[in-house]
Amino acid sequence: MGRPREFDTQKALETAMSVFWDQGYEDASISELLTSMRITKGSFYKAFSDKHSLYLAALDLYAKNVIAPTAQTLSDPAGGPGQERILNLFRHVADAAANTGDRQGCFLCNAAVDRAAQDKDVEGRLSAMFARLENGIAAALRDMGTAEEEQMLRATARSLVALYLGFRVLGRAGRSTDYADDIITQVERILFMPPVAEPI
Amino acid sequence: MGRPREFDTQKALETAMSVFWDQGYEDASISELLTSMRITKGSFYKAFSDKHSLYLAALDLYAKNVIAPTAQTLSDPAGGPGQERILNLFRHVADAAANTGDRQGCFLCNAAVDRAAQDKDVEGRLSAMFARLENGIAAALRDMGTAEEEQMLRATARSLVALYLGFRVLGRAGRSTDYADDIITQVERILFMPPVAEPI
DNA sequence: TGTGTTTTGTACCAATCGGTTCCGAATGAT
DNA sequence: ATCATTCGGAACCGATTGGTACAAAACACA
Repeated sequence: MGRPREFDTQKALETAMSVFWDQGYEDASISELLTSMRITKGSFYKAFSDKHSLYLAALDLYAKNVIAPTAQTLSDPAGGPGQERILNLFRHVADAAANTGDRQGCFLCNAAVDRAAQDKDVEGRLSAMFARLENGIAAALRDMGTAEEEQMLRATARSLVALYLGFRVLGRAGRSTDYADDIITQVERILFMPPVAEPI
Repeated sequence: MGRPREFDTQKALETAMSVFWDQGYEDASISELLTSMRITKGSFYKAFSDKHSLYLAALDLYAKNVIAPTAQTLSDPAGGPGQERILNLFRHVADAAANTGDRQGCFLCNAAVDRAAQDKDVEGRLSAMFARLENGIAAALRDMGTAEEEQMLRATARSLVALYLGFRVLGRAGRSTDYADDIITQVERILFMPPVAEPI
């Protein structure tokens, strides 16, 4: 069956994901990827076809290793009350910001800005990830049992997704430590908000 | 005093801004910029020094032509009640989404993801723009006269900035039409929220 | 009509881009 | 041990990257 591969494909892909995550698609050159992945061109093109395929594979890995577990944690009642599960999502970012500065941001968010508008393959994968996050948050909201109508619950879930993305954008810009407390306060307000006070 | 310039520097810069806005920094090549700006290399390097300087100039132009007026509109009581001014910010994006799809997103947001982490010059300019938006929203909130403490008002303003950025990220990913109604609903809830219901 | 100054367009540059080709090395199956 | 197969690494590819050099062109002023 021929010579066996000398490197760990999965590890190499994880490294590639990290490089794309840091630098974006265009900014991450093949030679830079090769250096980080510790392989040479022959191995690279044999194992990953080309740069674009590698990027899509990195997105799929992110969906599997980051988004899916996050959505799972949000949906799982074992993680505490719905409010806590959602708050933990934001607290997790706040902690990352406090420790590392969160300059890497969120790969989903970075890819959306970087490639989604120019690449349908990317766009499709990102839409799926947004939906998974939204569904996870919606599940957590539902578990709060505040008897909201499904439609309002959906609106809240989607807004929390947007708020989360904005938080990560600010992190990328180096401002998440400044914003962390205020955003978490706001998430608390949203979560513990009374059922709807209609204006005017 | 020598041969006069044959092109409008300001118009050319506006075009360059649009290209950077669409494509990001790395993806916008010099030759693509030259074609759009309708000038040749000689003129380009004479007038704008180099690509990096042009990008910073484009950011400054965005701050002047987009961010400053937006912040002004948010701050100006002539624009109606504070709530309406803030809602109009989001409605404006929703309209753009409905009409064009908003695939361009927001240059401030795109630049944050694209360059802020790797370029201190960019980071500084973006921070200033975030602050201007935040201050504009804070002014509008203050005008609502709901007698919130300044600290809570600041938290709300910052969260609305984050929500706005997330909205634009979703636009870039082609999902703002789906999210628009829900996000605007959420903004209304935030704005008309009773003063703070403390949990537990 | 010079003369000096600036802009413009083109030719050119080294460096890098993503990608292919090809061969020796290394392996598992027979 | 042989053989088919695969891998690893380097040489090489044309295209494109951002940027420079320079001469012709176009103006203001004398």
